[in-house]
Amino acid sequence: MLYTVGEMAKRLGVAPSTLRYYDKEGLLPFVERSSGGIRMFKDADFEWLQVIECLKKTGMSLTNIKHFIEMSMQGDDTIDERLTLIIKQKEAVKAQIDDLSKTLKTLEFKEWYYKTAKETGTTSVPRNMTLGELPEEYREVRKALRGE
Amino acid sequence: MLYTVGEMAKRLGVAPSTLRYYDKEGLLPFVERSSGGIRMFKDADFEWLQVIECLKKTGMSLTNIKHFIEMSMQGDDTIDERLTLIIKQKEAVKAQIDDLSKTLKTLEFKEWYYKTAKETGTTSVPRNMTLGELPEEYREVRKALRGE
DNA sequence: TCTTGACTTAAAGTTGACTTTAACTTGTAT
DNA sequence: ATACAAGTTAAAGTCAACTTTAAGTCAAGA
Repeated sequence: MLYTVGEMAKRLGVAPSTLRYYDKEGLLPFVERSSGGIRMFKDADFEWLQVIECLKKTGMSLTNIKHFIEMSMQGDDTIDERLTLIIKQKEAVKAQIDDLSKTLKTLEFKEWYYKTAKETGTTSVPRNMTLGELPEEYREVRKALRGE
Repeated sequence: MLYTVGEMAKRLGVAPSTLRYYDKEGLLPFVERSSGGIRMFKDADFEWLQVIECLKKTGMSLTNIKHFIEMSMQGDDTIDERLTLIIKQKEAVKAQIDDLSKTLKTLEFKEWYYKTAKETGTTSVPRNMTLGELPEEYREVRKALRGE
């Protein structure tokens, strides 16, 4: 099965211009062309594009993704480097999840804060509560917010 | 306790120019000035800046953060809107965590893939395995990557 | 053959969030 | 009184990752 840039873009849910841009930047060295110069994406290319998508979601730059693709094109000599890179990105994603979990805790505190404000009619009620009056789960969050 | 822009920036771990930029964009209407025009940050302002940081981490744009700050300056009439916004951001962060968890699963598959390639000396071994030969936990991930 | 929609490239434009620069002012320490 | 680090502004510059534009080419259907 072969796809034009528009068809592959639709399958991936991205704009055709994005795929052309990636190609121009050297991220798609595996894509072949028709005799007339039109890009012909194979099914295997879809998998490459999914890997690119995955690495993008880890926060990796296109430049570094390009390096990974280049390594992959090199063949089996680069397996070790690729493994190392994947493990590094895995750790990076774990760190991002931890970070977002902290952000989530802060938002849960703020939700409680505004729910309490709503019930009492004013933010001064939750704002002026002592630490002891706060639900225990929000104490550390408030201390951090206030720099204590 | 009062802080200059440089002192507050250091406390937050950001560049002074960032705080000046936020101020210029209207995100810091609460910051007061000395008679000579120098910004004097209060301890309460540190808390505002932490809230701005938190909202930034949720992926909210500075424009929308500005709206939230403006609502907060409005006073108790906007409690309900602020609560709604916080809940929306909470859901957004949960979705981001779910997304990253999927990305993590894909990276774990890739880690297994390259470890297997390393052991056998070639990526063709993990690549050509049938679904049944794969560890069960990676089957769905590989199907998704290949678009099956 | 002709039309038409989708393809091609190079180059310029966009966006958001800063950072840097230049020219000038403030405030503290000697 | 003077020096000097750190403050001020407006305006321009930077960066990554696209998107848009313009001018032209390809390929499938009537």
